[in-house]
Amino acid sequence: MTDSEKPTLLVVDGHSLAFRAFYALPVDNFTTKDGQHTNGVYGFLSMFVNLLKAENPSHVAVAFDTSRVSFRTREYPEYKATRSETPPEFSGQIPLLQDCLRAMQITVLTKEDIEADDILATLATQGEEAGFEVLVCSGDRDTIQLVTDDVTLLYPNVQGVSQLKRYTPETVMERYGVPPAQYPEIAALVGETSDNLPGVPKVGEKTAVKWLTQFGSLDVLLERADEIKGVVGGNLREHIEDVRRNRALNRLLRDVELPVTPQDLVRRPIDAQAVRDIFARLEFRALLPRVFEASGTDAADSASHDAPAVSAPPSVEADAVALAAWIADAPEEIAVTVTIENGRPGRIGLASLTTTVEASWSDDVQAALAEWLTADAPKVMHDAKGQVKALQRAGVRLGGLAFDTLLAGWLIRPSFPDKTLAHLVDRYLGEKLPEADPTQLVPETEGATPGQVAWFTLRVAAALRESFEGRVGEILTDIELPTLRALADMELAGVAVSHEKLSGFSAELGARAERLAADAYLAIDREVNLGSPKQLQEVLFEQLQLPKTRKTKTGYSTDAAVLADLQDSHPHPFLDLLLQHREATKMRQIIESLDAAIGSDGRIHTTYLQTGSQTGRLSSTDPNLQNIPVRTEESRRIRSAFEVGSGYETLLTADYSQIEMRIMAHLSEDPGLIEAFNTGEDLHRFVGARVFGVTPEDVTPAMRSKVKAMSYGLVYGLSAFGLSKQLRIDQSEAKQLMSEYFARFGAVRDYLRSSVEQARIDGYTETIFGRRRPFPDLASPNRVLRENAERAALNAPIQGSAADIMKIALFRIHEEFRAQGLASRVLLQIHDELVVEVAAGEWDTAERIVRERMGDAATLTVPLDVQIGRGPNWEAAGH
DNA sequence: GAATGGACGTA
DNA sequence: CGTACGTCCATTCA
Repeated sequence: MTDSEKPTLLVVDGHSLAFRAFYALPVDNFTTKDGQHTNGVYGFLSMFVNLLKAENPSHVAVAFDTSRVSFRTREYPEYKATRSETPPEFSGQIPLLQDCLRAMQITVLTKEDIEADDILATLATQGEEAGFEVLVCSGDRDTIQLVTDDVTLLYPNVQGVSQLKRYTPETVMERYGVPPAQYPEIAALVGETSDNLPGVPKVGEKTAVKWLTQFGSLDVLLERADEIKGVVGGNLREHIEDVRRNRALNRLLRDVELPVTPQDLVRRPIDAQAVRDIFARLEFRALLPRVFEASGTDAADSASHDAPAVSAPPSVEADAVALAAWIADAPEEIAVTVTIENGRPGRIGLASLTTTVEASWSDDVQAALAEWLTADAPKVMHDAKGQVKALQRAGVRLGGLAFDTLLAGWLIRPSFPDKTLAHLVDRYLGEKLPEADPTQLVPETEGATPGQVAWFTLRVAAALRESFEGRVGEILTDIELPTLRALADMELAGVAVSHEKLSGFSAELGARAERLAADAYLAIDREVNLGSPKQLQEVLFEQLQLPKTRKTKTGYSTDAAVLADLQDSHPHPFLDLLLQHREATKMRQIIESLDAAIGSDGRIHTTYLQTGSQTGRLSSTDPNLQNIPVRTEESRRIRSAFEVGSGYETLLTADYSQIEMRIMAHLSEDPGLIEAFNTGEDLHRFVGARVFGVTPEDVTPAMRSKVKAMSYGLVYGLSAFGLSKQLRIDQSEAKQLMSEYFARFGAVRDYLRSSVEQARIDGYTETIFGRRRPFPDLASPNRVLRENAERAALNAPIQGSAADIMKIALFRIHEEFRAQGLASRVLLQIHDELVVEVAAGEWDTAERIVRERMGDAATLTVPLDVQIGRGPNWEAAGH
């Protein structure tokens, strides 16, 4: 057998190499935007893929220490005792590295009480016996003892881990003058400072080698120690026990019991999706293709790991009659998939657990299915909203929506960005949804047909139901599914927007922006791109020599807050012109994109992403109608372009006032806060009076705005620092304000503290209605990560409960409008506000329904206050 | 052309 | 060193 035919086993000490990478790579360049450090993970993986590529091993394993203690520290407590504490920035990276390796389908080995190098030694020994060519990669010199004709050590150079030196018996001999097996004897004599193992004083490598050559072995040397002359001889005799101990400790275990044999470590194809997921999380980009290349996987290949090939029932093409017959025979619950072509149904697939049918949409098919589709007969779908809309356009109003796998998957894991059915099939069934390769004109692999998609959907739904915990299933049934129906109708309805108003305003703003730009150029004697942060930095910090501001990843910030600060400390006409220019161009952009979004019906149809947030809120895209400007006088002109549509009489806006603070009062049961809401007094005036110890009438605007900022800040986990910055007051004054506040409203602080504590214990937060959000980072050793999680965990139950309440109000209003046969309809939801289009003669009824359903959406210890406005356009109807 | 970061609009 | 989003632009990278 030639060497090239011999299988190659690569075993790596993950801990020691990642640790070297940790110190070799600057942490600044390897931190995710969340604050997770990744330098150790990156450095290790970079070295590791180079190794895979260069050596192309057939079998691989990576071993890790489980902790700082092992059988060695038990036998000799001083062992490694002088090592400084492992930095938490490093230890936090180990689980991430292990996740990466598992995604790459690399076996990760750890064993309680055993060091990684012992695992390496065991595998090397077993591998050698089994006829492997073994490569050991470790940063610990003790592994030199493993080197034989069949075992090569790859040892990192002093700097970092990019260069590995190969140790064979020859190179060890050359470098140390003894065969590899004897290296530990040198080490025992010399000692190892980093392990806190003193050797014989004044004895270095040279002397050790000389003695060993002379006596043949350590044992003989120690027996005949009295033959050594001089001071070193005395030292040796004095430290003979140290040497024996060193030798005992640096002997690696070759018989550790492991759950695998070398043969089990055969390389498997990487789990491409898992690698993509975790690399995305760690923000590794350049590394991705390298990993794919080193593992012989095409990066474009979306193939998941070797999931069992579960074949869906064959797709059965049916006609209208056959479809009707299939439904008549089908079990109670059926999954439905409607493909959408130009907003209308293309094909429809139906599935039970055992059979599927499908057909292209036609009048006949519609006639055959309409009654069943409309009825309450339960249906399971994935991402139903778009399909509901398509059916609606065809004139079929879907009924009986019983489960949506998209919503369910999101409720279980609201943080996960990949919400495709394929991902759910992988995660919950461990199977692979057949997908046509989108990069190929003539795909080699057939995608799943609508009937098969429905079949997978049905099975995923069953698995998701099993995964529901707590009241999450009720959130789906009682809140999300009814909300979906309302959203579909809102999107279909759209909102009328006046192109004339928008275009006039846009031209005005364009001209203004040009003037401001020209003035700005004059102020600095040159023309720059005012939209380029890079060029602005040049102007501000080099040309104008203004003091450097808050650091960003690429330089120094030029955002509005920073510019306002600069204007205070170093007034310059350019600063104000720049701010005004930004505002004018921003407004114009918004107007332009709104204008472009007006459809042929004169209305804008946004899309609500029901799974678009981690808290339970909706988000809105194409265009986003939840961030239409409102704060400045100017920007309100944009809102005036949102008008009541033809056939309708007026717009109605309804918003919850201070809903988050009311939820805070409810959850904290703070008597002061509850009283504030029950007296009907202006909240901030009431709180201000308590905090500053004056009567409500004597609360000045300055006092009111301070407690207002404080109250809102509470909901977000604001610090004294943040409060002082926002209010532009001293930190000491902010601190004082906070302590006065909490002295009067102590239950609020107690609640906030205990809710984060509870989340740390449970691993998730919960809204009043039982919506959950996991927070694994509350246990993170990384302070930035942990504190970010703490603030988010503080906010999630409050923001999430508000979202729940608004959803309940929304779908109930929607349902009641329909039940009462009103033409009036809800158009928009902006978190705590609804915009309703009211038909002639329906104002009183509509207003009552909106007020009542928003008011009684939840029963809290404080009332839910609803403000209602009326007008021909959004601006006029607002307040 | 795709991906990223900065800036900024809303609740 | 304040939560939750989406969009635009300039810039960088492949």
